[in-house]
Amino acid sequence: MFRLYDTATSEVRELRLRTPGRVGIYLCGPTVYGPPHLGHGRATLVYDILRRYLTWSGLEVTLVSNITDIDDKIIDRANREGRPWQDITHKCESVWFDAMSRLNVERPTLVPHATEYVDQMVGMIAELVERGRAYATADGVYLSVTSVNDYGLLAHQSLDDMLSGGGDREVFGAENKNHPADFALWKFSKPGEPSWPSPWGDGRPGWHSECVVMSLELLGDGFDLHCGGMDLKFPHHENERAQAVALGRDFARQMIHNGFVVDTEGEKMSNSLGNVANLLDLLEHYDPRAYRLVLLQSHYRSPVRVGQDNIDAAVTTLAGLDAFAARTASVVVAPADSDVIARFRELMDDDLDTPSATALLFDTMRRANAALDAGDPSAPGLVAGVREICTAFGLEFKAAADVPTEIAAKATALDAARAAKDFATADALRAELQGAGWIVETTKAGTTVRR
RNA sequence: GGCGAUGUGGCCGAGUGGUUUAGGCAAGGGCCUGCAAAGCCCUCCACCUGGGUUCGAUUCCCAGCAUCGCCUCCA
Repeated sequence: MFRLYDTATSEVRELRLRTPGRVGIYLCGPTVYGPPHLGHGRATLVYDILRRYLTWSGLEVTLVSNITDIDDKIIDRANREGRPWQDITHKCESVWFDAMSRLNVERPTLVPHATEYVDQMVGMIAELVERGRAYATADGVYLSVTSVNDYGLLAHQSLDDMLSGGGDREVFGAENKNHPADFALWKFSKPGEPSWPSPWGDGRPGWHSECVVMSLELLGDGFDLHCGGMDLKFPHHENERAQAVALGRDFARQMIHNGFVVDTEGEKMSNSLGNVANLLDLLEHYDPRAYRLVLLQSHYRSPVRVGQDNIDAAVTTLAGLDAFAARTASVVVAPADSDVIARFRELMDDDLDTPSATALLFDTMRRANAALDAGDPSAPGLVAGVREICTAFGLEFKAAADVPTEIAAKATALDAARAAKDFATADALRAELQGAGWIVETTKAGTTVRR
């Protein structure tokens, strides 16, 4: 029984699938107007791990993740830089998927673009207007939040409480709205801005109607799971849900949210604060697997601090994993230890307890090493257990690099020198290999080198 | 003002009403090794503060302190 925390009810509960054996997941994808930051990386990694685990456990997973390629921020940037907005969206999308592939994040099953669904969005908005749930003003079309009786379900706050205090931010379209919390479904365009025709006037989509239209169309009503970052819980996801509810349709059966990435001072990292911690920098300077490992070692709902220290620690840990992979490359394929697998499932099924599952991974690795040292017959099963867990995690071993013949020859020479007890030559050869960037490991079976 | 999260050993980071420890990194000791590397074993026994419940609380309750987030366009 697979259980996940449900944002709406604030409890961990069973994910009841619409169709047994199949799971449809919608992940709120990026708005393509800038380079991906660490928060984007966390969300995609968390849900990549979720997806891989569900797939590994035998479910047929359909993951839909959108690209929002029309948005005010895209227009702002296009104006600021004096270039076509498509230039920005195309470039950013390619940077995005390039970064994701470096993170070893599998491409979603479907990647719909907002601009491909504008007609459907207009259709949906028309229906909302028809049903009396939305209305046009001088600057756009708005959804009437008071017509959605459980508005605030995800925010865990009533409409009145939301409005009661705080919020010195500007309220969009305040002067024309029936209720201050009503939100834009359609925004009329100013001259020169990208626009699409609509019955109310040329304009562009407002509050993420694309997610509603695309999730319901591609996954169907009452799809299994909707996910995204904590910061999208309200108002983004609240508003998506409100649109579906106002349409009289079933939205996601369950909605989950991953925690923030915080900086060294413990503050949230995001674009709006201006302290963008670029994911591309991280990928450039560190083994991309390190970020995945750091996230695996903390729970997906907890805030995670990404700093030099824990990334460095993860890199060191990965070295151990790679050493294990190299050591066990020739271990015969065997069925994975059933206790390890059972325990792994138990942990992962409990709201994706990757920290405990990661502890299990290291424990299994240690036991496998000990079994190999002792020549114990349990070794192959434990090794297979490690491999299984890593597969479900999307954690890859560094592939053994092809060893050039002259390097292999030096390793052979090193062994010959050792056999002849010519340790000066052996040490010199080892230093030479290490100087060239090779990791040299000498065992009873001989010397192996790898990158 | 409303809602919510977090506070753990040298560092990161889980978890639990008590008995034997999360795990990773770092440090120290040992085994293995010609010496290393890799690996294995051992050590380092923490839980913001003040109350309360309890035979017993880091874990539950209350209060406080601190840090952080959301409350209209940020994953």
